[in-house]
Amino acid sequence: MVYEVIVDISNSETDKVFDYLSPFPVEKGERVLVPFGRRQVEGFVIGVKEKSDCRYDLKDIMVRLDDRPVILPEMIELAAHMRATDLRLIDCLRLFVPSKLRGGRVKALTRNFLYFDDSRTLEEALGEVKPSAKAQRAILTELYDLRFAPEARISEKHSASAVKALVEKGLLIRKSTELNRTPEGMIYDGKRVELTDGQREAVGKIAEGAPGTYLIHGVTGSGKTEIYLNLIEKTLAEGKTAIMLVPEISLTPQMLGIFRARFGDMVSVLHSGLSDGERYDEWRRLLTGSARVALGARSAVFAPLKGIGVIIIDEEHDSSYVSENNPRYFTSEIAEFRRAYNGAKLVLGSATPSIETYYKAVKGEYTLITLDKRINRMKLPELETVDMRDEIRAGNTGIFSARLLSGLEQTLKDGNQAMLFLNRRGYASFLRCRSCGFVPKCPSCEVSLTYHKEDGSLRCHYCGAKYRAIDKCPVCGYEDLKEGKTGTEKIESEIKRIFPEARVLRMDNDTTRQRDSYKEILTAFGAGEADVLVGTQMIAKGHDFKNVTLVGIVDADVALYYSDYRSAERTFQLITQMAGRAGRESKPGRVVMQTYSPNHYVYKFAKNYDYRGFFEKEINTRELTKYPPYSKIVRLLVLSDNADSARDASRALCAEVVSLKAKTPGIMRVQVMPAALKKLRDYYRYQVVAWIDAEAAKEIMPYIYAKANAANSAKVTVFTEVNPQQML
DNA sequence: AGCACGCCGACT
DNA sequence: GTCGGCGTGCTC
Repeated sequence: MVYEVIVDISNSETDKVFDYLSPFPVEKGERVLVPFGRRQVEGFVIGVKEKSDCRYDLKDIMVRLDDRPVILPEMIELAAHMRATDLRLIDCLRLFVPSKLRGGRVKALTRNFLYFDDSRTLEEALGEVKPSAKAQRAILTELYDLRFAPEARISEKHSASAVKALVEKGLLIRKSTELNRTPEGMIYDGKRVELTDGQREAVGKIAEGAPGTYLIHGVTGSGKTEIYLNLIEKTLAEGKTAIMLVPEISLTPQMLGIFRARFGDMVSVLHSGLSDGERYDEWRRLLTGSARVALGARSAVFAPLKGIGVIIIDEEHDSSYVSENNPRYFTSEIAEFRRAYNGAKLVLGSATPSIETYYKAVKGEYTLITLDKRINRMKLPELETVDMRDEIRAGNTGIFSARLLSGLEQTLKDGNQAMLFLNRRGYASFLRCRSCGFVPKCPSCEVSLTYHKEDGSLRCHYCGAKYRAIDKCPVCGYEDLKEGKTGTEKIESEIKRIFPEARVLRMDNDTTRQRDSYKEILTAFGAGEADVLVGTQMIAKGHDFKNVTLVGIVDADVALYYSDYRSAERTFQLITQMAGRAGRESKPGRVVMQTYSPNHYVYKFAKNYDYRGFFEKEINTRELTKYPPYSKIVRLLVLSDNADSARDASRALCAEVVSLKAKTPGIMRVQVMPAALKKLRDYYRYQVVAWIDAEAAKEIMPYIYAKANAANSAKVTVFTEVNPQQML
């Protein structure tokens, strides 16, 4: 037999099949050690065949590294499928196994157990040891009762030499058993709640429906989680397995607790907080079939499960489902591949589906299920738009409108809680000399530095560089510096200034630097240890605080400033999410939304929770401007440490794509320009953007990738992105 | 990615 | 004279 091996080296030159022989049988999907050139490397067997057409003398596989294949046949096909999108096969395979498994840095935790040999009675066994061997007799008696026990415990309690003697006499059997380092979850009671009519209908429609993709569009609080739990339950009952994906941040202890309570050991949790050992064990429980539900963030879509019946992606629109760095992948595309492979169902859930997803549902490609009632008939909070230009006209130049201030005052007086949302961290977005106009910029990125008053620093929010803050202009010495746009730090200090008695917590990238601190902040706020929570979008994601009666969206326009085609969509999603945080249980809530462009359509629809209306308007715009879903946007980002090289290479690349355009009608438009962020970490950035017909993309993309790869050189690097989340 | 071979500068 | 710089070429 000839084995096709992909070596574990992340390099395009070595990312191809190498044929090997083997003195022992090896299965497809196994991890092996092979001689490679003058050294030895790990690799994955991705195929087995009769003979090789390679003209070399084939070498032998040295050893099998695991006791079973670690990559399922399905995943080998998936890797081949992903490779079509320009990824290296080995980089895909690496996604499928815990990173510490490679290089043998984690192993199963094994412990020896001692078993009493059942072929004899206790009397017979005791008859075979001398009456004087007290330790041995005690061990035999104890193990006869227990049937088996950890060797370490017995050795410690009695004597290691007595254990050894008994094993040698064959009176005890020593077996090595794998233990799990499975993390303990919070214990929740797993009581089943009565489904509402809407929930029951949704479960039925999906459970009895044909294999395919279902979109549950359900308002906040419509009880989507309970639907998921029921679907997974039914799937397990059919003997199939399930994957449940949640956005990174919402993998809260509550969510874990609910799943543990409902499915016990059947659930394997895959998230960033696990130790390497725990991660390996959780993954291995899925591989061996001892767990059949994978719960986790986006990478759990690669869970080593066979016979998948349902894959659920909660908060489908969330941007954490798109992996930022290589290998870049779209979780929904991977899920769709696995769904099709297994003839399973894919369930997408969201209160604000992405435009592209909802479009597919409207077209009938996905089955749409709408839940427009909240489970406890709670009304959605009222959304009030405040025109900040009116505030300025009325002489209020502060951050807060009169409406928001009086709302805060009332909330504090009633002993309730408020959340203030602003998607901009730091104190002020820049400092500018009022005399000469000097603005401190990042030398590596050419963007203005953000002022952080807390630690007196000026920071670049793009490369992370940190400089000492200035108190006077370093150019002209003038001491009056204008502060740029307000950030969360300033909100916090303003609240403290205006309401000195209020207890304020702030949650943003700066206050959640260390692991678990975000959990601490949320727990503290949930426990009522603060009156006001100020934060960036990380406070918008599904946490239920029952005493929050006021939500302030301090500057709703932030996302609109980044003028890419998704900005209106992002704004709508954020507003809806934030609004969902106000008014739970018995307390009605209100939402005050401050904007300088109250006439923008996004606010009109958001105010009435009119997703459908927003969708109709937005999809119209997309059709007119030929943005997704009516096209695929391909961005070729050209980087170089030399500005001229970047510019020249991007122009040359553009010309190449234009020549492709002449040959195929699928390329609708091509542009070359400096990227919105002209320089980042000392690299100059230009981009070639192509609008490609959505239907023709599959066929055209290989040519684009080829052009992009050909443009790579010692001087410039080209990155290809399809439908980028942000065009910075 | 590594690890070799290979052809030119500053040291004992 | 030799130790060592990193260019570039190959790995079943």
